[in-house]
Amino acid sequence: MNAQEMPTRYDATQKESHWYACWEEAGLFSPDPNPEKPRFTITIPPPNLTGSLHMGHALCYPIQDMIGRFERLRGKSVLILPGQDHAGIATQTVVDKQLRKEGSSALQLGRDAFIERVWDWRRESGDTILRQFRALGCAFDWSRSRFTLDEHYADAVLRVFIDWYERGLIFRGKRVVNWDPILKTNVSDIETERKAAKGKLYHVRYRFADGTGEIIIATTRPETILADVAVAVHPSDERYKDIIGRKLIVPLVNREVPLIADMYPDPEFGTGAVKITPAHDANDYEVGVRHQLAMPVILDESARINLDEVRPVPEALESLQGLDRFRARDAVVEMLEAADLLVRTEDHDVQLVISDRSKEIIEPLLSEQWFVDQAALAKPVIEAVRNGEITFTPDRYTKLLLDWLENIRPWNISRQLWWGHRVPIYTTESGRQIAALNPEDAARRAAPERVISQDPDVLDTWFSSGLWPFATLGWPDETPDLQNYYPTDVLVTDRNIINLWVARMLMMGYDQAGAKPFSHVVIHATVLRRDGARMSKSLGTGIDPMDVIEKFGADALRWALLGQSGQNQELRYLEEKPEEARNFANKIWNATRFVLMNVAEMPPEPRDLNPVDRWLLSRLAETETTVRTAYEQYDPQTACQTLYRFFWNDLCDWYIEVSKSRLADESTRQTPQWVLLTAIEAFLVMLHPVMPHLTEELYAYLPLPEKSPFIMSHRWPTIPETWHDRDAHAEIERVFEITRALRALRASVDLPAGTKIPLAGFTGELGENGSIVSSQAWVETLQAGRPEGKVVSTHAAGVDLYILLDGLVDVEKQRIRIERDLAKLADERAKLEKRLNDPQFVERAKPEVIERDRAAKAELDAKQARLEDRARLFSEA
RNA sequence: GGGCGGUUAGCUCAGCGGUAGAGCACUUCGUUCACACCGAAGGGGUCACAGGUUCAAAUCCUGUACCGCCCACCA
Repeated sequence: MNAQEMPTRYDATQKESHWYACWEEAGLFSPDPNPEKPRFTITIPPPNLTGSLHMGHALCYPIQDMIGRFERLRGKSVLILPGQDHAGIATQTVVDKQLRKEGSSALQLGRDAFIERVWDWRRESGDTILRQFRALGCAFDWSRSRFTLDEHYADAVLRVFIDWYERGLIFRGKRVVNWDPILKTNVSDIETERKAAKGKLYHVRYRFADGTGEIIIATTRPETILADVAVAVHPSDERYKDIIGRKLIVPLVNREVPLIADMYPDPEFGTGAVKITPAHDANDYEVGVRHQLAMPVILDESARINLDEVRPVPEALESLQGLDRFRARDAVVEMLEAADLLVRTEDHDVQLVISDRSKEIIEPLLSEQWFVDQAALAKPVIEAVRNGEITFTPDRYTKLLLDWLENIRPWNISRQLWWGHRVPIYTTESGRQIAALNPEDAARRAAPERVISQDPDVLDTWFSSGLWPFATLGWPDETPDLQNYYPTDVLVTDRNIINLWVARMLMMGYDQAGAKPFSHVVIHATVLRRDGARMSKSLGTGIDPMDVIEKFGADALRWALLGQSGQNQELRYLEEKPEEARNFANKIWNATRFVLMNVAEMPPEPRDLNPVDRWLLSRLAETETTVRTAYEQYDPQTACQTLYRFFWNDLCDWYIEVSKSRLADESTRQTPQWVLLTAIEAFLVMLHPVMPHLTEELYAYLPLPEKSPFIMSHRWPTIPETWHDRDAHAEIERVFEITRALRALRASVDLPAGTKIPLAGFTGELGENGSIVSSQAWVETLQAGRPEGKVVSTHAAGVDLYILLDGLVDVEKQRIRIERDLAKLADERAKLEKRLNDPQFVERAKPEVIERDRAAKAELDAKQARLEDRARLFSEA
C-alpha cells in the first residue's frame, strides 16, 4: 500500500490483532537465542485463575511489556514469562458457588471429585485473562507459560516444604488464627479487611471466690466468658497490686480463675482489668502462653457454641450448646442481667475483621496449623536490601519491606481447603510424621511401618507463588532456562503484596535458588476512578479495559495509563484519556502519511542542513536522551510526555509546516525528506514500547533502505554527537518566538490566521530566517525597517515587529484591550522594580539573576512605550 | 497509636530554590492542498493553611487541617 491509499484515519482495532499475530508467528515473543546478547528476564505476577482483566492489570502488564520492548530494542535477549496462579481460596470459592447453583456442593462431591471439577473449570475458562493480555499487546513468551499446579511446579513446592520441615523451619503449632466460619478455613491477614462498626462494651462483675468483693471487667464479647481462664491486670496498677494471685469466679460458669499480672492490660482503659480467653483472642493467647493457662475452645468450625471443652458447666448454660456466636452473645447478656452480674452496657466503636471472600466476620480461633519460622529466612534478604542489592521504584517502598522483615512473625501456611498443594506430611501407624514428595515416597520412608494418612490441609497460595521466579524456569532441575534466565531482572507489582509476595520470593530465592530472584522491584500505582474511589467489580464501578480496547485500541489504553504513571501511588482513570490517546495516534498516522506523500524513497544523507533541520535534529537528540533515561528509570509518564511534545509541538507544528515550501520544490526537497524520515523512524522506535501496534504499522510503510523485519526487533536509535547543536537550537527557537509574537500581534488587531497581510516590517537581527517568520505568520512581504503609515508593533527576542494597518479596525475593542494590557504590565513592572530596588537583592543574588531581571525590566519599559503609541494611534483614528 | 503518600488553572496532573506549566474543558477566529480525532490566538491559579530559613520559597524546615493508603494487640 502506498501513501495515497492510506485512509485519513487510523483504524487501530483492525491493525492490532494483525500485528500481534505477525510477531507471534515470527517468534519474537521468545528470547533471541544469540548467546552474545545480554539477557533480560521478567516473570510476570501470575494472575489468579478466577481473574478477569481489570484496569489494574491494564497498567501492570503493559508496564512490563514496555520495559521488555525497550530492553529488546536496546539489543537484549528478552524473556517475559507468563502464567497463572491456582489461587486456592479464591478459586475454590468460585467453583463451590457454581456447584451450589446446581444444587450440589463441594462437600457432597467429595475431595477428589471436587478437585477434578476445578480442573474441568480451569480447562474451560481458565486462561481468559491470558488471552486478554494478548489484546493488550503484551509480548510474553506463551510457549513458557506456567501454572502453579503444573506437575513439575507442584513438585518444587513440596521439595521446599520438605527441606524446611527437615531443617526445622516448618513446625506445627496451636495459634489463634483468622477463622472464616463460612469457608471453614483460616485465612491470611491479607484476605481480611477491617471495618469500623458500632458495638457494645459490657461491664461485668467478677466476684472473688472468698466472697470479699468483686472486680468489674469490660468486654465486647461476653459470650467468650465461657472460655475464660484468668483475669489480668498490669503489675504496676496500684488498685490491684496487693490482690494479685487471688481467685475470682467467672460469672455464669462459676469456674475459679486466678487474677494474674501481665504487661498486656492498659491501666487507663476501663477498670484496668481484662478477662483472659486464650482460645478466642490473639492477645489473650499470648497472655495464656506466658502464664501457661488452659486454652479451652468454645466455638466449633461454624462458630457455634460447643461446650465440650469446658464441661461440666451449670445446667442453665447447656441451652447455649449449638447456638450461633451472636445469638449466644444475646443469650449470655440476658443471663448476666438476670443474675445481676451485668453492671452496665455502653456504646463502643469496634474494629470488625471481615473475610474478603465470604464477607463473614472473622472469628479468632485457636487451632492447630503449620507454620514457617521466617526469622532466619529474612536475614539474607534484610542484608541484601540494606546493601542495595535489591532496589525499589519508588524508593520509599524499601522501608515498607524492611520494617516488615525486621519484625517478622511465623507464617501460617496451612489452609483448610482442597484446591492447592496438599501438605506433604504423612502419619504412620505409630503416629510418626514423615515429610515426603508423594505417597510412594512416604511409604518408602515409613518402611517397615505403614502410612495411614496424609495431612488434609493445603498450603497457602503465597507459599507456592513465592517460588515463581525460579520454579517457572525449571528449578530444582538445573535446566538451561534456569541457568540462562535466573536471576531475573525486574519485578513489577502492586504495593499491597510487597510483604506477602515480594518478601516471600526474596526469602525463597535466597534460601532455595541460592540467589536473589530479581534485582529491582517496580511498584505501580493503583488505578482509581476520577473521584478517587476504587474500581470495584462487585459495586459495578469498574471500567472494562476490553471495552476501551474495542473502542480506541490497546495502544490508546496503554498510552492513557502509562502516560499517567509516574511515582504516584494513585492513578485516576479518566474516560477522555484513551480518546486523547487515540487522537494522538491519529496525529502520528497523518503526519507520517503526509511525509510518505512527499517522500518516495530515502534520499542520501544531506551535507547542507539548514538551521531548522539542525534544530529538529537537536530536539530529536534531546528527546532521545530524556526518553531513554525515563525508560531506564521506569518512568513512563516522562517518556510519554517527552515523546508527545516532540512529535506534536516540534515535528508537526513547526518542522513540517516550515518544510512544506521546500518539499514542494524539487531542487530543495531532499534535505527535509531525509530529516523527516530520519526523525519519524527514530520517533516510532522510541514510541514502540508504549504504542507497539501503531508504530509497527507505520514502520512497515517507511521507504527505508535498510529495514528490520519488524520495528519490534529494531535497534534503539543512535544519535550522532553533532545533532546536539545548541546554536541551531537557540537560533531557531528565537525565530519561532518572533513568529509567535507576530501571529499574536495580528490576532490582537483581529486579522484572522491564514489571511495574508500585505506588509509587515521588523527592526533587529533576523539573519536568513525572515522567510520562516513571513510564511509561518502569513505575511506577504516582510521588509526590514518600520513601514510608513499607521502601524501597530510588538517585540520579541530582540526584534521589533510592525504591521501596517490597512483598512478598518474596531477602535473601541482595541482601546479596551490596550487598557487591560497596560494595567497588567504595571503590575509586573511594580513587582520587578521592588526587587531591583532592594539593596539586599542586588548585593546577594546571583549576577545572572539580576541581569535577567534588568533585561525583563527594560523589555517591560519598551512594551509600555509601544502600547502607549498604539493607544495614541487609535485615539487619533 | 505508628508510618507513608497527596493537597498547584473547571478536571487530571507535571514542576520541587530564581518572573507559575501541560493535556482536556472554556472563549474568539479559521473549508491555509497530512490531520476538524485539525490549526491559530486567548481567558483562567494569593501553588491547602500558619510559622520559620533565605536577597529570593509552589519548591527547604516546623506545625495544623483535610483526603487516601499501609501497619498495629486496646479488652
